[in-house]
Amino acid sequence: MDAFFVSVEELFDPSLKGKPVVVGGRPNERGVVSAASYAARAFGVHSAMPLRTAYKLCPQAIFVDGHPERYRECSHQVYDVLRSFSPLVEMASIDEAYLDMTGTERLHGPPMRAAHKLHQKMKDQTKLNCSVGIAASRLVAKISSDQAKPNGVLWVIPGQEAAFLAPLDVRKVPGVGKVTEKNLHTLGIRKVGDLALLDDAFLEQRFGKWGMALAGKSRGLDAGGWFDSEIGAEEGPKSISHEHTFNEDTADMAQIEPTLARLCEMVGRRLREHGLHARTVQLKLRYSDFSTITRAQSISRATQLDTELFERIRELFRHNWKEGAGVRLLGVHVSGWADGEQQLDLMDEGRHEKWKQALAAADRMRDRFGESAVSLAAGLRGNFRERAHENPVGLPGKKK
DNA sequence: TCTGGGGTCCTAGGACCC
DNA sequence: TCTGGGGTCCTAGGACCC
Repeated sequence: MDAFFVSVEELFDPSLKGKPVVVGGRPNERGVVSAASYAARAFGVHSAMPLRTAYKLCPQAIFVDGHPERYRECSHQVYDVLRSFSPLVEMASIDEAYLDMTGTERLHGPPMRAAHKLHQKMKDQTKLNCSVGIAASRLVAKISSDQAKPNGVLWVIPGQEAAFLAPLDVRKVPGVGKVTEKNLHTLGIRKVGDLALLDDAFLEQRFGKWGMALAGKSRGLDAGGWFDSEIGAEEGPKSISHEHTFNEDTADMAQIEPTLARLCEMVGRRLREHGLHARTVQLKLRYSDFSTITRAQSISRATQLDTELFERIRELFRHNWKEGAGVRLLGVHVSGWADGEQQLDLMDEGRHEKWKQALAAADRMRDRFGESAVSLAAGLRGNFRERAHENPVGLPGKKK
C-alpha cells in the first residue's frame, strides 16, 4: 500500500489530502515518524525520523497521532480484496502482502492484466492506492513493487531479474540496512550488480548465512534464503512484547513499578487471547544515555498470568537496575511457548485458579469498556496521566 | 537528528548432557 | 588427567523490517 497510514488518515479527514502530513505524534513528543505524506517527504521528512527533526524540516506539516485500530481494519479490507484474486495470500505486514498467482491465468488473464484489475479493485473497494510488483520470486516482486511506487505496476519478466537488479543500490535489497550498506560500501560495492561479481564463499565469510543467498539473488537466482518459503503459511506469533518510553526519564519507583505492571498486563492479555503460555520472560531497560540492556529468565512453569509475569519482571528489574539511574524505556517480552499448563502442587492450585478467573473477568471488562477499564497497575498508585492518549479512539473513555 | 513500538532472524558464548 | 565431538538450551546483543 502507498503511504498507508497517511492514506488511511486522509479517509477519516479528507482535508489532509495533498498537504504535508506526519503520522506518529506531536512534534514536541518523544517519538519518530511512522509515515509521511508525499508532500511532507518533499521537505526531507521520512519514516523513522525523530518527530522533533521532522518539525524542524517542515514546521507547517500537520502532525497526527497514529490509529492502529484504523490501520488494522483497513488492512483486513485489503486482505479481502487480495483473497478475491488468489487463495494463496500472505500478509507480510499490515500494509504489504504476497500473492501466489500460479494457475489463475484463466480467471485473471496474463500478469499485467491481472495486476491492473487488482489495482482498480483495490481502489474501488478500499479507496486506497497500492503498487504491484510482479515477478517469479518474492524478493524480486517486492523490490519491483517498491520501484513501482507510487500507484504503479511493474513486471520483471522471467530471465530479466539480474538486469533489473544490477543498477539498483544495494540498500534496495531487503535485509541490507544501514550497517550492511556501510560495510559493502567500504568494499567498494554500491550496486546490486557489483555484488553479483563477487565470490559466494567470500560473501558468506564476510556477511554470514545470508551472504550466500544475497549473492545468488543478485544474479536473479532463486536458491536459498528466507524468501523462498511457500506463500500463505499461517503461523502464530513467536514472541509477544510491549514497551513504553517515558516522556521524561524517571528513577521514581512510584512510576516505574506501575509501568512494569501495566506492561505485564498487556502482555498477559495477549497471551490469553492467543491461548499461549510463555516459558521465557525478558525485561528491557533503557537508560537516559540510551544504553539498553535486556535480562531474561526462563521459568520451569510456563505462564499466561499477569501476576506471575510481574513477579519475575519486578525481580529482574530490582537485580539489574543501576539504582537511581534515569530510566528512559521499560519493556516486557515473552517467548518460548510451552504446550500447556503443567501440574501445580496443591498449595499453588487454589491461588492460581483464583487469579485465572479474576483475569478472565478483567479481560471481559476490557472487551466491553476499553483497555483502561481495569488494572492491576492502578492499584500500585502510579501516575498514568501521560498514558492517557493510549486509550484507543472509538472506545469509551476511562471507566471507574 | 536526540533517537517509537512490535516483531523476526542471526550470532556467539557458556552450561550441560551423552 | 592438559582435554573430543555432537547436540540442546539459555542468555545477551544486534541488524533489520514496517
